[in-house]
Amino acid sequence: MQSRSSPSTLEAHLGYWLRMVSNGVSLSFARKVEREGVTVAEWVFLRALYDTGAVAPSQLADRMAMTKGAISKLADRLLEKSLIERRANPDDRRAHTLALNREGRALVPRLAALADENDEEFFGALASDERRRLEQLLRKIVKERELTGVPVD
Amino acid sequence: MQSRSSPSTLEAHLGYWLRMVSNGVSLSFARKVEREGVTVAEWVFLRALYDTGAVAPSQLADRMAMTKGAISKLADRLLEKSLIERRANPDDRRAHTLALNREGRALVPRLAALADENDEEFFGALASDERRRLEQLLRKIVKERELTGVPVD
DNA sequence: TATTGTTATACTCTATAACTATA
DNA sequence: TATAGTTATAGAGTATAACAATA
Repeated sequence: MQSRSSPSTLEAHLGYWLRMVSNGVSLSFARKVEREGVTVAEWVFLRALYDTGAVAPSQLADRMAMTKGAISKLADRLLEKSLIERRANPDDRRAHTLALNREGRALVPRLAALADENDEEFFGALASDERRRLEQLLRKIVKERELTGVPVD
Repeated sequence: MQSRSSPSTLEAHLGYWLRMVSNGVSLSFARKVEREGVTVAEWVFLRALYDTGAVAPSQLADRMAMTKGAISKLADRLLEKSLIERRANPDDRRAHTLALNREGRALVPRLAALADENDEEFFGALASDERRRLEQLLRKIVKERELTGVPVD
């Protein structure tokens, strides 16, 4: 009679450790940006708009690997918070564009500083060659697995 | 007149790459366990019960770093799916215990196999010394930052 | 007919707090 | 009063699909 092996533990998986650290980093960052009145998803959205300038929701959806519906909902919240503007396109009246307003543009550098601070808090424990190594390993997986889109959660 | 520096990009942060890979791993795993009718959070819950045997919800809440309410809700879903049992404690009638039933116990090894498979898909791209290095770096951050609890999302 | 974007619906995860039963 | 657990509520994120307007 053969003995059965135990099912592998949670800790046996690299994915487990990855999720543990990633959740810690994201939760800590979420608390920081909350002080500026936004969520992590909103930070990603605002940072994207900062680079693109006025852009169609559908393009943002592609860029952020989100559905149009999700973009709409995020845009609604940021409009309510008066951080972005939604404009009609006179050439194609189906099309809209989204863009940062003055307040939104002023907020992005403050949020970026919080992101810098958060990264330093978590990865400051690593030596600079360790940080490079970690980034290299993560980028390798992103490349191999063709991971795409901006992670927001 | 001094030029202002641009706000740091998303990609400039290790947290960004971590979240990108972690989300990819978790999403892929979520799709796998969905075929067995459970979510990632439910897998974590079931795997914990497999080790503990019958256990109080409050103990599980501690162990999984979740609130009692969250545990209750998860337990409700797993009861509906007939994977666990909820029993009253005759000594203290406030107290309950949760335990896997036969079906739940049979499911855990199948889910563990999916976790193995998923880990292999993502980290198989790395050489074994790279995998060890990645785990070591992640564990170092967990230790330094005293990250705790089982990540479920 | 196809496309753009919004809206409706639904589900998971999370947290807080009110509540019930018991001690 | 304190504790164990459940339930209610709410918000964020996600996805699907129905929908209106326009092309």
